[in-house]
Amino acid sequence: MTRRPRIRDVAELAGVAPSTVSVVLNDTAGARVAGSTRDRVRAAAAELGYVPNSFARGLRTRRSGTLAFIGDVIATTPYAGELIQGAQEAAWEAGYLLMLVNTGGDAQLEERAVRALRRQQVEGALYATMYHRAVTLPEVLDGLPTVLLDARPVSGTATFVVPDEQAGAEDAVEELVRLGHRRIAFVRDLHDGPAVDRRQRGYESRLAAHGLELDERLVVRERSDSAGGERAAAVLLDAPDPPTAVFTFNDQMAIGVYRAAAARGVRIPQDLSVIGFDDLYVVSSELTPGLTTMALPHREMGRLAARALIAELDGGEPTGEQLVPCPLVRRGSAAPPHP
Amino acid sequence: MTRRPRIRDVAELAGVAPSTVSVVLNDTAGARVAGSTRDRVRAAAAELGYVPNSFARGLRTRRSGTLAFIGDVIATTPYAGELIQGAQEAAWEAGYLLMLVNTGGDAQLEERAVRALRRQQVEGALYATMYHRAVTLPEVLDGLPTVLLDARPVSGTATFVVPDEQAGAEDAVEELVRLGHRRIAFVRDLHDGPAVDRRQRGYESRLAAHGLELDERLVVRERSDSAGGERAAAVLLDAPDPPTAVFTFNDQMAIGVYRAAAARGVRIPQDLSVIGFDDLYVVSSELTPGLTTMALPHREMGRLAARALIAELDGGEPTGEQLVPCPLVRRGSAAPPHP
DNA sequence: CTGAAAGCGCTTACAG
DNA sequence: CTGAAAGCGCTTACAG
Repeated sequence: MTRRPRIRDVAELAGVAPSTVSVVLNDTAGARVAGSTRDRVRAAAAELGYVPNSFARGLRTRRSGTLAFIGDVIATTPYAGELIQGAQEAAWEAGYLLMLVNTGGDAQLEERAVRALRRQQVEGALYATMYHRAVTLPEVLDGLPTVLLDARPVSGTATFVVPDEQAGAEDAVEELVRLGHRRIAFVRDLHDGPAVDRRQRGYESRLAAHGLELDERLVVRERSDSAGGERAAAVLLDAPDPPTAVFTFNDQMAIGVYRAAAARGVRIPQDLSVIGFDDLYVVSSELTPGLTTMALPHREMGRLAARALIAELDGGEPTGEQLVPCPLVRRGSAAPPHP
Repeated sequence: MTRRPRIRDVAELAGVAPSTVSVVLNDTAGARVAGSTRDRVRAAAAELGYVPNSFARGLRTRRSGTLAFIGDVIATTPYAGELIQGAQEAAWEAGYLLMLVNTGGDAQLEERAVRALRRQQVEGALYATMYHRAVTLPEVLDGLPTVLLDARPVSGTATFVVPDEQAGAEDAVEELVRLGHRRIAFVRDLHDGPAVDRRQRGYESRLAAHGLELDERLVVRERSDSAGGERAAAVLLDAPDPPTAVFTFNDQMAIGVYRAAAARGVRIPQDLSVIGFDDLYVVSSELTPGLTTMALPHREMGRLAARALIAELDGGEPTGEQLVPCPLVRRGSAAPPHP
């Protein structure tokens, strides 16, 4: 393997000094180089297949052109890929490359990883969690511009990008009310958390906005998987005054609602409307009927977070909470109730 | 923001020369430094929170400690995250960091991305596609050690890591035969391809191994989505001599088989056994009954590819095709046929 | 309009 | 056992 050409090789071939090559190839502002010289330099660079060495350049300029993506669990959910892809795309568009690290939620590993990333001179970091929750940034990140992704800081003024859970829930309820529903249930997770709290707030506020009374019996807490959704739906459907529509905390719970409905001969959407949350890959589209749901905009969140980080690197101030809308995806599980 | 400490700062604090600091911190082999000196150096480094600059180091050593992960479509499938995560983990274990780039299958963008990665001095590349297919490596990659991931090279001797499709299919058929099935259908994709070809070969060879005749009517070609699976199953179930078991090309087709069976009052697994392929996130576990399927070992593939690449960087020869086993995940859709 | 020189922060033979 | 010096490949004031 022959050695890669250096700037000096290009300079010699073009018959100029290395500094001139640098100025030409970087289009350095304010530098005056004759057009003919520029052409010769560019031709020489192309001929040699010259690729500048970012290390040498970074050593002088103190810029690496790289950003860190630090995730607690990169895979395990189909969302992670979208988050990463969105961030990568926006980084690329701004001329940055992404360095990826997965900490598995291990604090020790995380510290070593951040150290390694800082050695590599990353200019900033995206700190991502795989579902919306509150986190404390590790100390090693101090002094490195950082934007949180799908996570909110326990304290501090850092920029963080999260789904607009409340507006999403409001839109789901709005859709159901618009279709004519008045008894709308909310099937939610057992535990509190940033996502479920805001979704419930959206559910309640939208009901109130329409002058609909909040019936506590229509809010059921269960485990946020399909079995939990099935149990919750069973309670609701077997009650004396069942709801005509169910809004679920996530799509997996909606799967359970489908099962409970099928077991009782309750048809979706004729007898019961269902709206989920997340737009879980394949699942929501493969249910019969397709599940109407609020999409979690992971790709868009990744893009926004990278852009916000780059804006800070360019001298901008942290912008605090950045809410990303969750679009309604209509598929067929929500329809007008029986007359 | 105060400047990061340099090696000179550590040297001054410890009262030694920078070269001594380097030798101590890198545990340079064959260097003799007094224990007390070592302790002083380490203490000074810790006190200052010294993190060596990889650029300066890389400029001298010509090693960056980074690997490229080049993907055609990073997200869009839940598998991508697993592939990336596996690669990242194995890279990390060997002291490498991963730089990520998504080309969206755009050749021009790919070329620019590879150039950017080479500028960043990546030592090698993982070239990943999001499903098993044959690819031609772009020219810009010439001279950079590269391992293909979930892809096979159209030509050349590069190392590539792919699922053992044929063995997976054989194991699926083996499981069905073991349960007592004799009429086993294969529902496959319309088009040929590395994955489907090998799965069919496995299906046929395993039947033959058990002395079972291949009935062409039991091999149905359809679009590889749930609607296609449903149509294929309809044909099979409505035939005069329907199969007692169906092996599908992927899990989405299996969803369709479930639907066709339900529509006909055919119970799974009592009346019909089904085995899928892929172990698609959530889908396979959320079907009722849970889908027995062959898992695509993406995480493991990512790990293997990164390890193979690192082995080449360490002077090893390319190893050609690396097959990764697809484990059988038993969930409940395969059972003995009616007596 | 172009070139010579210094320096970014390390590592590595080499001297002593 | 430890230090001085050169050099990795760039960029950037500065001279001319």
